[in-house]
Amino acid sequence: MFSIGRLSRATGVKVPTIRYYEEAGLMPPPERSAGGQRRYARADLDRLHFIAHGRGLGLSLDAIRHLLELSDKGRDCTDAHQIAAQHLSDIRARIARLQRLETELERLAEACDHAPGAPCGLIEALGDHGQCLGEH
Amino acid sequence: MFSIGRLSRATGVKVPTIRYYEEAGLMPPPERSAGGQRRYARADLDRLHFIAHGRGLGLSLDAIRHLLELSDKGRDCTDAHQIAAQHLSDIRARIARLQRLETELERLAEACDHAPGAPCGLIEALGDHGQCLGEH
DNA sequence: CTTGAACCTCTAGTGACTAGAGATCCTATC
DNA sequence: GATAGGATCTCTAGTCACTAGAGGTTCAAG
Repeated sequence: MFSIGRLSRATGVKVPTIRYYEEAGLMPPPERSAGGQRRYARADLDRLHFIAHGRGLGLSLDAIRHLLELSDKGRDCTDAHQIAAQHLSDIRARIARLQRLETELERLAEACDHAPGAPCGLIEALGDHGQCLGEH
Repeated sequence: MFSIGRLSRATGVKVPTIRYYEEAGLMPPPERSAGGQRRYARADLDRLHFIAHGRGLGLSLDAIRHLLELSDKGRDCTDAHQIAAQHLSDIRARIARLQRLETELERLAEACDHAPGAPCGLIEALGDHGQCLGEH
């Protein structure tokens, strides 16, 4: 039986965040001490590790909730793989978009020659999307 | 003089978003018609283009606000370049992180052999961060 | 038994919008 | 001039995943 603080230290998840996960239905309401404080069991630790790991991978709480359900009632893991595949393609799309932005920003920054008194090429370019090569 | 709807169509920024930008201090309060509707001038169109472009590049409203101030009172563009440089390094860090997540997720998905009845390797791996190679 | 760290609940704030209710305005047509 | 209906107005509340703070209670060590 851990207190919420011990659980927090064991998982690296902050105390208010654990309470938030409970309210959000990801963590089950734990037992309470005589005075009303939360008391967690081993299974809660594992569950919170699972959540923390998923969050670390960038999964939404919704996706994690879904995965937890699948985990709870075992069996078919097609859905789990679909969630992972969906997330993977999200990640790839985000990488591609960020790389386009990177290129564009580099170009904008170079458009300015820093001449004293002259208008800033970077700011000018921001005002005129027509100068851009790609979309964003 | 455009209505908010025309401004919206001209820039691709949705009507409620324009009002939000006004409230957030990015767009100045425009003139009003006799009946109290917003009426925009050419300068507003340019300003909104600037904002939309910055947002498209992933800049925060705060960064854009700052750039607008610099643009308003011209002169030195060191600050503008610093904002851009900061954003660029943010973008690069995010790309690097997403690439680590991509690798890790691919690995997790492959850890499962989909054997019917067997526990899902993907879900197991999510429960045990110790199996991971990198950090996330 | 006392101290003080840890815990409790509740509310509100973050960023950048989005959605909806209910009322008013503007413009084109008759 | 009347009317229809699309556009606009303000205001509130919701999104996501937390974070911060107030004000009060409980627990564990000494």
